[in-house]
Parts: sequence; structure tokens; C-alpha cells
Amino acid sequence: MFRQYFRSLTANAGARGRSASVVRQCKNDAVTSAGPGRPRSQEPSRPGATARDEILDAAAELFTTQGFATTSTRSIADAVGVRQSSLYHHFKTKDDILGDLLEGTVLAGLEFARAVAALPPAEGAAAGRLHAVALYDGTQLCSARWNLGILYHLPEARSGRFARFLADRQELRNLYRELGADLPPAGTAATWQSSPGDLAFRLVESLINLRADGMATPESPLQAADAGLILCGLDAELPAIREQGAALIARLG
Amino acid sequence: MFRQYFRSLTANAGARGRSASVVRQCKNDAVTSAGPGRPRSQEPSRPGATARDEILDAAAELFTTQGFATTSTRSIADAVGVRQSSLYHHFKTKDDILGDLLEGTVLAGLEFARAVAALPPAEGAAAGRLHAVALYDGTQLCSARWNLGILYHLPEARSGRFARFLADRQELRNLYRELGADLPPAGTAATWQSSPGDLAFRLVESLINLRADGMATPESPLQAADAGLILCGLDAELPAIREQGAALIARLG
DNA sequence: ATTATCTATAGATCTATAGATAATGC
DNA sequence: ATTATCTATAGATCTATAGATAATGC
Repeated sequence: MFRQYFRSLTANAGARGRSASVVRQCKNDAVTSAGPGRPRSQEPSRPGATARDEILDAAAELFTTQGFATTSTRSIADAVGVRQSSLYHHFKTKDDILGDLLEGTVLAGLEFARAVAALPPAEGAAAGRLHAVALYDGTQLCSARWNLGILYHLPEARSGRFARFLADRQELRNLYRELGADLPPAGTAATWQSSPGDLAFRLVESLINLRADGMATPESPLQAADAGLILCGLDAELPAIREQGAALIARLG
Repeated sequence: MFRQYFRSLTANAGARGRSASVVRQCKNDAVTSAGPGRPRSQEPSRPGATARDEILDAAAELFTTQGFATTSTRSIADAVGVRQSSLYHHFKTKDDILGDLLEGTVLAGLEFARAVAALPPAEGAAAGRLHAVALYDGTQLCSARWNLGILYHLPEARSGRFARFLADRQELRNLYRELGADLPPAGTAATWQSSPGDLAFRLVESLINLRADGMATPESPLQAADAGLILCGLDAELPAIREQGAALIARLG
């Protein structure tokens, strides 16, 4: 048994070398730098304080660039610099990794929207609230390190294995809807048939597509938030609405 | 050898029964109804004149509902009612099936846009052209039997294995852009920073997301086409633009 | 002869678990 | 004792190919 372990250590050194050369240069080069029970060596090349965070970051990169089913647990482990089976100390299944990532994309926006919706109603503030929620949410989507939003429309993500994520996203959509329902009735011909809240939600989510095509700019989230209100005939009020929204973000964001 | 083949015929009968019970009820129930060299039995349960079309339809359903990498060639074959290896008579690889489907979603819209862009320029017609292209394209996306557009944002679809699809989609986007560039300069504060053509393209593609969430209505394509022009300050001219666009679709569509 | 199907299988994965081991903290 | 890693592997896939076979069309 000891001899067997020794033999595989040598094989491991080879594998380590290959893995390191592909994804990360200067970690675990020496065989002695890691092993059973040893703490992971210094300076992680991935952001995140814990090994768990490094795994999540590597998985986010690979899932968004290569797809979920296409990405093997081995390739995630290689990108982090650990062995494939070591992932299972931090996550029960591969699905759990995706679940954590999905949850992470929706949670901040949901909590902000909850806070905005919980404010006592004030005359004429509905548009500003919707603008704030859309801008905050869109900014999150565009500034995250990886464009995790593209995973929303993976058939896998709809599959009930991610019930928590789906429920949170639905709650967020409902909050958009409520805020949109409080808008003043549109005066112009630009009346939008579907609910204004849904329209705003959809425009914000289209930022994901924009980013996937490499066409998102720092102004994109603001443009998306504006668009929802322009399409509801609030063109003229836009400057005031923006200011109200910005104040809410400064206060609650 | 003959005995071996006979034995597997019996096994096949079992497999057939199982496959049929899951996906399709009344085809190939009898062992004698199919076999090497025999033509496929009557009444296909899938639309499409040829076996190839049936395969494409089954793959479209499975890819859009379960994902590409998640869908095995076996499950496609089961849904059609043939053996897994028989797919390879019609397609060289699994990628080729996806490639054909992707190509099918973009081709009609691209050809319509080419025809519109090739018309001799006429005064004031730019907005009508863009509206026509967006409406035609959006209608295609929404009325196709399966929502294949969600496959656009699969990382797999970006991977150069589908260069033809990617090139066609890029050409379509460029045509949108050209048409948008001919729009009259927006008079109001609603000036859109990015190109109006890109905006329209993006609004049309957001119909895919809308449909994926089960929220598309028959009016959705028209709303998307309208929205692009409203956001460019063409609110007032919309009725005339719609008419111009409808005329183009009637003539070239 | 060609076409469309089938059986059988090679070869390459991939996920998750079992069990060993060493560092750490009590 | 707990934690985080490792080796090794079971068991289950999955894609694509080889080769047989029967119907069809010339």
C-alpha cells in the first residue's frame, strides 16, 4: 500500500506539471508543496479567501466560457490546482457549484429591490424606484467578474434542481412588476401593452446578452434603466427620475 | 454469427418496447416492422418529410428543453424511434445536428434583411426598412416550433465549430446597423448612445428570453420592432413607419 | 448498387465515493 | 479530533465506427 502511494506520487508530479503549465504557472511546482493533509500552498491565483471561493471563481469562468455540462469537475480542479476529488470536500455535487453561482447573481439585486419596495409610498416616487432597482440590478450584472447571467437561460438552470435560484428570480421579477404597477398612466401613444415592470426586468436582463456579445459599456445599465421609462412615455421626466433613483441607491445600495 | 444476430433481435424487441413506451406509443411495436434495410414504418410522429427532418425536430425539442451537452445522441434516437447509431447515417457528428438547427434560425431573417438592404434607397424609408427587418426577424424567432434562439447564448454555439452560423448572425447584425445608420437624427432627448441598428437587433433578440420565460404573446414581435424606433425619438411617426414596414414584408417576405 | 437501418463495441470519458494521510488545534 | 487534501476506482455513461442485412431501384 505504501509502495502504491509512492508510485502515484510520481505520476502526480507529472500531472501537476501539465496542469500547472496550462492554467497557472507557479503553484505546486514542487512535489513537496502539497499532499494529503497539507494546507494548500501560498498565494492562490484566484480571487477569494478560501479554497471554496477559488473553486467558485474557476467554475464561473469555465461555465460561462465553455458551458456547464461541457465543463468537467476535473477541469475545474485543474484550474484551481487541486485534484478532482478534492472539490467534493467543499461541494456535495457539481450541481451545487452551479447553484451557488446562480444564487450569487440574483441575491444582491433581490435584497436591494426588497428594501426599495419596503419603503413607505411617497407621491410620484414610483418611477424613481423602478429606475433605481433596474440600474442597481443591471450594474450588478454588468460588473460581476464573470457574465454569469448567461447561465440563466441554460435549460439546466430551469430544471428544478435550482429551485431556490428560480424562486428568487421570480420574486425579483414580481417586485419589478409591483413597482411598475405604481407608475402614472402613460399619456402618449407609447402605451406599453405588457406591464411596465416586466418590460424593465426584460431590458435589464438583455444586458446579459449585450455583454455576451462584448458590446456592453459602462453606460449600458443606465441606458437600460432609462429605456424602460422612455417606453412608458416618461421621456420628459427622465432627469428628475434619475435623480430620485440615484438617491435611493446612495441610501440603500 | 447468425445466432448472435437472432439473440440481439430479441433484446432489441425489449429495448424497442421500452423506448416506445417512454416517448412514442404506437410505432414499431412489432419486431417485424423495422430492421436492417427495411424502410422506416408509416406515420412519423414528428413533423418533417424525411428521417433527417424528424431527427432535427427531435433534437430541437431536446436541445431547447434539456440543453445540448446534456442531450445524448441516444435520447434523440429514442425520440425519433431509431437506434442511436442510425443518426450517423444522416449526420456526421452531433455538432452537425446543432449546426443545422442554428443555421435554420438565422437564414430566413438574413435573406429578408439582404433583400431589404438591396432595395434602391428612397427618401424617408429608412425607418420603415428597419421596422420591417425587425418585425420579420422577431416573428420568425417567436413562431418557430421550438425556441432555438436560446441556443445562441450557449457557450458551445460560440466555439468556432459553428463558424457559418456565427458569420451569418454577424452579417445580420451588420445589416441592422446599416439600416439604423440611415435613420434621421433623433430630435428629442431620447438620443440613443449606441447605434440604433444594434439597439433594434438587441430588442429583437430579447424576444428569445421573453419566450423562454413563457411570456411572449403574438404582439411581442411588433412591440419589439416599435420599441427600437420609439427609443430613437420616432414616436410620432410610428403609424406611418409601421405601414411602410408592412408593405415591405408583403412584397419581399 | 445504393440506401437506410440494425447489432456490437472500442475507447474515452465523467461523477462520486472509499479510504489513506498529514497538518492543525484542542 | 477535525480538516483538507490525496490516490484509486467503481460504475455509468457517451460518441462514433465497423460490419451485417434487407429493401429498393436500375
